[in-house]
Amino acid sequence: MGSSKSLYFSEEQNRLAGLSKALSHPARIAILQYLVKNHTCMVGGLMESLPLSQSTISQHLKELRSIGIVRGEIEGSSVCYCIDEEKWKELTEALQGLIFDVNKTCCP
Amino acid sequence: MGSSKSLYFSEEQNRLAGLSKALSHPARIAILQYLVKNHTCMVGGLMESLPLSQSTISQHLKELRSIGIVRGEIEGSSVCYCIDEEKWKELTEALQGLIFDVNKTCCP
DNA sequence: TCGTTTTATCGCAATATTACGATTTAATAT
DNA sequence: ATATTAAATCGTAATATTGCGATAAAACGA
Repeated sequence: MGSSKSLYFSEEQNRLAGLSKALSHPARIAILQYLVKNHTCMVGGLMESLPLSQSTISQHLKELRSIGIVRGEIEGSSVCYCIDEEKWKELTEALQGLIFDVNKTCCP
Repeated sequence: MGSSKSLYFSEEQNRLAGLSKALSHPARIAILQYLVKNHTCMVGGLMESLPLSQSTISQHLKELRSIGIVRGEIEGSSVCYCIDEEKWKELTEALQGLIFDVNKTCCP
C-alpha cells in the first residue's frame, strides 16, 4: 500500500489537497515569497537565497509548475519565473472557502 | 538524504508548510469538512463516510491533532472530535497572509 | 468478571518525497 | 567550432507517508 486513494475522494477534496501539498514544504513557501518580493525571478537568485542545491530548487519549481501556480518563461539563456495569477486565484479561492466554512461553523 | 531541511527555513515558513502538509491529503480535507458539517463527531461516523479503514482514519486524525487544529475529548467509550477554533484561526491567518501578499503583488 | 464497543498503536509493505551530484540540454558569447 | 552559462533531468540514497490487519487499551454493560 502507500498509494493515496485519490479516486475515492471528490474533485474538490483532491484539488484542495493538491494545492496544500504544493505548499507543504518550507522551500516552496520560500520560493513563493521570493517571487512575491521580486515579482519575477531567475533561478540564480533563488540559489543564493535558499540553502539548497540547484537541482533541488529546480525540482521544487517543477512541483509548483505542475499544479500551475508558477510559470516559467525562457528569457535568453535563463528562465524567468512568476506566479500565475489566474491559477493562484482559482486554487486559493477553494482553500479560502474551506477556511471560511470552518470559521463560520466553529466561531460564530 | 530525503530529510527536509526545516532548520534552514524561518519559523513562519515552517508553520505555513506544516499547516499545508496537514491539509495535503484528501482524507484529511474530508475529515475537516465532516467536522464542519457535523460540528463534532465520533470516529464511527467518519468510518462510514470515508473509504478507509479504522486504523488509517485514526492515523489521519492523529496528524490533524498533532498540529493542533483538531482536538478529541473522551466521551464515554468514544472520542468526540472537533476543530480547535483558536489554533485553526492562528494557523490559517498565516496562510491567508500569504494568499493576500501574492494577490496584492501579482494582481493589483 | 467477561464480553462488547470504540479508538489507538504496532508492525509491515508499498509508494512518495527530498536531496544531491553528475549529466544533459539549450542558448549565448568568444 | 568551442567554451560558458543557466536550468532541467537522471540516477540514487535516505527518509516520510499511506494503508491495512492485528493487537492493545480503555470504558461500558450484562
